[in-house]
Amino acid sequence: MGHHCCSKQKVKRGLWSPEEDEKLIRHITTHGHGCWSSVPKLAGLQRCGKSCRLRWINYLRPDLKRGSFTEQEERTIIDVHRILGNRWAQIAKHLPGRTDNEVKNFWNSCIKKKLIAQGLDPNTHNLLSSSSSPSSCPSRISIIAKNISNNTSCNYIATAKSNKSQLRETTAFTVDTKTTMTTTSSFSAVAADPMDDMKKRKKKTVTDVPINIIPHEAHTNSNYMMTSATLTNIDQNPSTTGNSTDCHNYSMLSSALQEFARTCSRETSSSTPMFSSPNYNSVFGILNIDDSINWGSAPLMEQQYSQEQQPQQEQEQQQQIICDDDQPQLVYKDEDVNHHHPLVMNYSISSSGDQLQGGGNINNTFDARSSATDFDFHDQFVDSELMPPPLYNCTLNSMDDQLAWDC
DNA sequence: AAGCGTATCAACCGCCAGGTC
DNA sequence: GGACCTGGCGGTTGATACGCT
Repeated sequence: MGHHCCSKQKVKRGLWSPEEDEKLIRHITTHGHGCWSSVPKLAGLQRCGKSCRLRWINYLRPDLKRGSFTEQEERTIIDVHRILGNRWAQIAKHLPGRTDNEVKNFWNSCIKKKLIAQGLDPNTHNLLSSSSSPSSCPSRISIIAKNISNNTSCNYIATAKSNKSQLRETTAFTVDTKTTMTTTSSFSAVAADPMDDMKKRKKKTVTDVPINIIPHEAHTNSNYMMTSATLTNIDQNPSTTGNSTDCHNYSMLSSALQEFARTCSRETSSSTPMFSSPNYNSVFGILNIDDSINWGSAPLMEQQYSQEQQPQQEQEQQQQIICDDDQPQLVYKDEDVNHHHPLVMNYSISSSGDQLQGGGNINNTFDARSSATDFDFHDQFVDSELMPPPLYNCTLNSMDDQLAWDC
């Protein structure tokens, strides 16, 4: 039985001969493919249009990369799969020269087995033991760091912590705000909770000082929920507003995240260039949402600077902080329009401000299925207005630049 | 060398969404 | 609004290659 598009034709099936390839290449390079259903007739092939399209896309296209997948590509597939699931076409977009079919085959034949051998569930990327009974072992996703690095990309660090196993899985990814492509960094680890570890290692110097992230704008309608927030140190007068307080809080959060980054670096060996770089200051941290009631908290170093004591670099950071109503905001569609999984949320980022020039909306999808089982996106994912501009120009517009924000 | 099991991957199948009439 | 067409996608199949005994 052929496709309905060519069921009336006598079509050849099976492997393509070199002669057929030659005909198809000659036709497309001279005329373009146009309407695929007309290609077989015009190219003199007894194939259906769908078959021609597939052959061209998966095999004959001149920009295809041949050969085995590199380790970097493999890491990318795993990282993006953790976020997107089996969306092979989307994953393939992160691998120039690779097709969705190729990625899918590589996943099924190779990566899947590797993950299983490592004790990881290839569907959820969780430990097999901890994902066996999802209903009794909930976990949460936290966006712990976000950096709108320029007009075109937005970097995130996300962790998912299993309530039962106390393991925290950390990954980093970037959303290209123009193409909506998501790029994961090479950093990926399943390790003991670095927060806990940090406390153990720095027992005498680390104290948990809660930072309230107060939602000061929460607008909902039938389709959207908009959230933004202001950071306030709980030990300070919550009514204190203005840049100095916000900057101070930012400074403390930044310190905490730097320590977190150092801890991650220690935890996950030398294969984590992201946190081993001296420039990780470019990763600005705002969020650590572990408690939906408190809207978030961040462990802080004992070393907290007063405004006057801060090193010059940090003062410079603060001076760049913009507290502007036009800051980009995450806009969550309060609807689950994705049929793949109930935990898949579509969201968009919109802005009329400077950081996303031209305003407008960009759409993307965050897939919580990889690790969260009772994840409530609206409760857990809170954006802050206090996102400073980057100190370093971290662009992530191509895979070659993938590690740009690692360095 | 033959037989068998496994891995790989090109190709197909069926479904879906969007566009057109 | 519904039928039809087309392109795109993910899941699956089956032919071939490969490795082991």
